[in-house]
Amino acid sequence: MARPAKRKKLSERGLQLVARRFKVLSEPARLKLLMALEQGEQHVSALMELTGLTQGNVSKHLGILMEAGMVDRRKQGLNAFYFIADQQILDLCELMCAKLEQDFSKDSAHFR
Amino acid sequence: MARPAKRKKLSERGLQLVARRFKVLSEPARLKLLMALEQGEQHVSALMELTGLTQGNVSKHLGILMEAGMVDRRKQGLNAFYFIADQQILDLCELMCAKLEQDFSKDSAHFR
DNA sequence: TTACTATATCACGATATAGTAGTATTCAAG
DNA sequence: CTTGAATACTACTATATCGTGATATAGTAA
Repeated sequence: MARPAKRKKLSERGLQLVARRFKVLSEPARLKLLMALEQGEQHVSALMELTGLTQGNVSKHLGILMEAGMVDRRKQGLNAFYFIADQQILDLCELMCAKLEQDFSKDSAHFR
Repeated sequence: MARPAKRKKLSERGLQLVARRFKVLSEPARLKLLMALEQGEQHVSALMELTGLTQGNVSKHLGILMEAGMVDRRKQGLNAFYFIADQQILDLCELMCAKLEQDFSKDSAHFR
């Protein structure tokens, strides 16, 4: 009984919504932004520096992250300070990352 | 101290790999297939019935899931039985789903 | 107002991927 | 060996989205 958990059935619409969320995380640029925000809020120019992305690109991806409710922003004068709105998102990324590592170590074991 | 966890920095390549995994989960058709496989292995024709997808489409998406190591297959005669290779993937989906629900209920609370 | 800065948005070319239709392959039965 | 069934693969079209460059907007300062 390794997996007794009960899972709910998702409707077509539910699947679509879940898929859409995963898609937001399926872009290296956005993951990079999330990681840059991990230590605290940053304004756009700082994020450009931290990520190496262009201004328009940063702004666009932040917009996508914000629409997904993953980040939020606080405006102050000319600056816009973005911050992670939902720490659980980071947990998801970490989980995925851990799984990747585990898979790799499993595969590499075949050569030892 | 709500979040004392230490997170490793990911290289550009690492980000790319994580993003790629999320992308595999960012397609309703693939999520549907994973859910259909939740209760046990299924052969392709059964998956066509369960998901309503066409044969070529099912085969293609299963290929993508397999390449990502999320499902695996066992051949028996003419049939190919696919099964979930990594239960942790389902946990990820469930987490995302739970987060969605939570966000929705939070938003809808503003109207009560 | 005018000028400057930070950010957002728009338009566009390039690329990627979903779905489909048709074809190829593989196995089993006769 | 031939036929039929289950699955995989290939070629194609349509759509979506990334990155970029140009422009628009909003706040600040002189």
